[in-house]
Amino acid sequence: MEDDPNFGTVLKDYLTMNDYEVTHAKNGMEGFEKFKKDDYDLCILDVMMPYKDGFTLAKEIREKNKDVPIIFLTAKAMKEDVLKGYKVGADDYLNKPFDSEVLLMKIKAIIQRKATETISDSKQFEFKIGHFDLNSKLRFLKFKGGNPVKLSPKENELLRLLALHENDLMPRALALTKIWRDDNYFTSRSMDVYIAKLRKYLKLDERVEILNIHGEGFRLVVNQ
Amino acid sequence: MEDDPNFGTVLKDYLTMNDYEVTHAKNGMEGFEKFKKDDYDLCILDVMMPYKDGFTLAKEIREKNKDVPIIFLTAKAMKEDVLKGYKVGADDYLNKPFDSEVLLMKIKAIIQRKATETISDSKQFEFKIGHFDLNSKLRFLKFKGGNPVKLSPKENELLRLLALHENDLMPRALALTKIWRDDNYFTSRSMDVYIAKLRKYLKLDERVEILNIHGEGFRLVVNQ
DNA sequence: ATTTTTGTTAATGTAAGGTTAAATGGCAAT
DNA sequence: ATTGCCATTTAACCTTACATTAACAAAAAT
Repeated sequence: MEDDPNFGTVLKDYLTMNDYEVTHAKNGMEGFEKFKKDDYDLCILDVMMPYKDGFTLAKEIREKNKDVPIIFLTAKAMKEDVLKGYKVGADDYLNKPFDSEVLLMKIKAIIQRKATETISDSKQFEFKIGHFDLNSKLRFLKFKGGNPVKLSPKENELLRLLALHENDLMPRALALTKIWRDDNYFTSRSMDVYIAKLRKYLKLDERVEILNIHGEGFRLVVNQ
Repeated sequence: MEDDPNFGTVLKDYLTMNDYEVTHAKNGMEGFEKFKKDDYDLCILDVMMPYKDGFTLAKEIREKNKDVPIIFLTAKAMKEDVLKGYKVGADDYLNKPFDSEVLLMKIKAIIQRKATETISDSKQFEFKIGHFDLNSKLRFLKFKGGNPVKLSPKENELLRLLALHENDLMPRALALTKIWRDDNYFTSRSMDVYIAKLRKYLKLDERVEILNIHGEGFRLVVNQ
């Protein structure tokens, strides 16, 4: 997507040669249509485009997807343009003419970062809770690097759910449906029993507590 | 939706001129049918309507949707009507004849409030009241960053409603219908008990008080 | 003056949550 | 098959939380 009608084609060929799958749009309008239709790992926009300038397009893309990396391409090395670009959610900036090697490197870095972010779902399974480390995949809870306590499946899932909502409300019904797959009087009592067990484990760090919000659910809070 | 067959058309044109998208119903029946079919940001009802009066319509609308703002329009400035309006869940009241500028302002304010509410969830649940912080989602009240006091569901909802009307009148009937979903002698007494409880909590900040407006409701004021 | 509304405290009944122990039931080792 | 172990559920009992109602005092309206 750019002004010089040849440059885009050249860039596309160059990237394709380097094993990227590229979709080329001739202008901002077309770019947005294509963006809506498919999933892309990266967008490269030219600031100067017919029909719809790069900033506007970037803004629209950001509205649809707040994560996709955006690189701006421009002939102008003007500072206010760079700022404006970052403001609408650009990830990087490149001046035309530019070293094709540099572009390749940047693309690689961005896609790499994206990949590692999504791979390390570790975020979903490893939590710091005050001085505790919870490893939810291996089901253990460690205090200050001391020796880990094994957690039962239910203990583990419940603590994980609480940690996912740290400092916020974890509604009773959410835990019951997610962990017990049924919400009735007995599962509810069972859950209370597990809350008691977790509180016992967590006593080692007096900053950490599980608070009850009557009729609503529980709240894992870490003070200070 | 109104009695004077011309007035509705005039109002519709006026609002349309001011860039609002308006659907006009000739009576209460038609109004309810249209309400069920589409989503509206705001309802303006005339108390006097053929076939189905404004109060009945408001009640039906409230059953379907407890959030949509309702403004009553009436020639009568009678107090019992105003009260009845709040009882069935109105958000505001306007006497005919009225200043069209005032109506526009109110509409703008209501829609604005709605918009910001849906954008930032936190705004719906977090209030500053003098030196207090009310977190209405987690049901606690904190004084000057001290340790939070837990609020019961009723305490919480009542204080939240007062905060939403800060410095303004919160009509008795509004609280009773929104929180107690019933307006009778006993719920009214119950509410008074909760007002007393809230006053006790709020004593910590002498600038904050809940005033009674005899026969009307309460007013949460923050002095200075 | 008297009726209505509001302020406040205490009493009551019910529901929800905290905690411990016993019962259940699956599973693996014997 | 029997045993013992473990995670989980159920039971039991107790405490806390919550909302309502009653009762009486004070304030405001009529």
